[in-house]
Amino acid sequence: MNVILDRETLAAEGAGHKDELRLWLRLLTCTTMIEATIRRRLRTQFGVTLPRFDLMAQLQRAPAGMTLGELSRRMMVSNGNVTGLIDRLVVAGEVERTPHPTDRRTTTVCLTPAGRRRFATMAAAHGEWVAALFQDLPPGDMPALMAALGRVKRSVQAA
Amino acid sequence: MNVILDRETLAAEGAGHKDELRLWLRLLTCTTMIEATIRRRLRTQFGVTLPRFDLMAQLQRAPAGMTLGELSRRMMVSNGNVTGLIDRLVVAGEVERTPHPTDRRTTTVCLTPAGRRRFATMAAAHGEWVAALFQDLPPGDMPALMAALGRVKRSVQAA
DNA sequence: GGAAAATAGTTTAAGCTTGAAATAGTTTGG
DNA sequence: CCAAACTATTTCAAGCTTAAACTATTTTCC
Repeated sequence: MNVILDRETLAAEGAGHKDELRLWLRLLTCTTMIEATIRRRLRTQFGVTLPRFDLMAQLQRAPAGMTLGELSRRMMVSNGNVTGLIDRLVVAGEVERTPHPTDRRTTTVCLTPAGRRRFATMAAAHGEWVAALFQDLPPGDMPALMAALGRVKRSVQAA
Repeated sequence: MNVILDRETLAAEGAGHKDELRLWLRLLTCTTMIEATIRRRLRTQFGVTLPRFDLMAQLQRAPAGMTLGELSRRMMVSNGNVTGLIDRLVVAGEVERTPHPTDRRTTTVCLTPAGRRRFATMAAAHGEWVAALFQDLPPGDMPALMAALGRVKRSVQAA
């Protein structure tokens, strides 16, 4: 049974890329698990969704604000997605839109003072959670992983 | 300016977890980039969404079929999500529901012959794509990455 | 100057996703 | 036996996400 299944799988997947597929699936599993944990805690402890937190994190690093297009590029999501997220965050009082002084196509968004305060609280907890998730990782693994993932990133970008 | 920002960021994030956060963000970036590529190609070349492909991949490895609950656990998504995906895949003729012989709460789903054929074609291409995305990764990196990500996985599960 | 190309953002329809509540069926312990 | 606890799935409302089409504005370049 297993032999037959393995043969089928092998044939279906092209027979030569098992290691790459396994690596990709493991990468995906790690990310999914961490993401689920953070999403759940952001919701239960702060009543905020992960996309909103991610967007606020981008804005927090840009005190002068950022255009929607720049947000979309940095968050690697579509334009329309950012429009909707900002709409909801404006309603929630976390961010505000400012028209660009010279380019009338452009809007800049930045955190409101309340949004900035709220984000600071969440970010502190978030940092603790992430550190805790990695706490059983041998210390030597971190730099090696960073470097190897850097090479993965470049390989993907090249392809 | 940068000095001030760095101090703020440090304070906001709890000052001690920079490396863990960076590792997490890099992991997320790699996953997002690969996922976006695969999603786009599945759509343009096969007219299928990534969640549907993922679900079919699970079923392909279970020739006797699988319950919705098992699908939900393996795919790490909610029950309701699986219900909806299966509904759409049934309409598309890719999978079929079978009532469980003894337990009337349970439904088993499996690929139709057409779904199985279609998945085989897509899986072959998918394997090539993934291998190509990793092709610039030094060969020695793969086993080390697999192992390190395995330790990440265990660390996250422990937390 | 002005047409064409490029850029910024919004809108739309379809599908995905979640968490919680609801429905239905099975198992368990008294 | 049978009520309580548990399990499997569905439904629902809200929000997220995408790709594509659209509007408005700015830039390019002839």
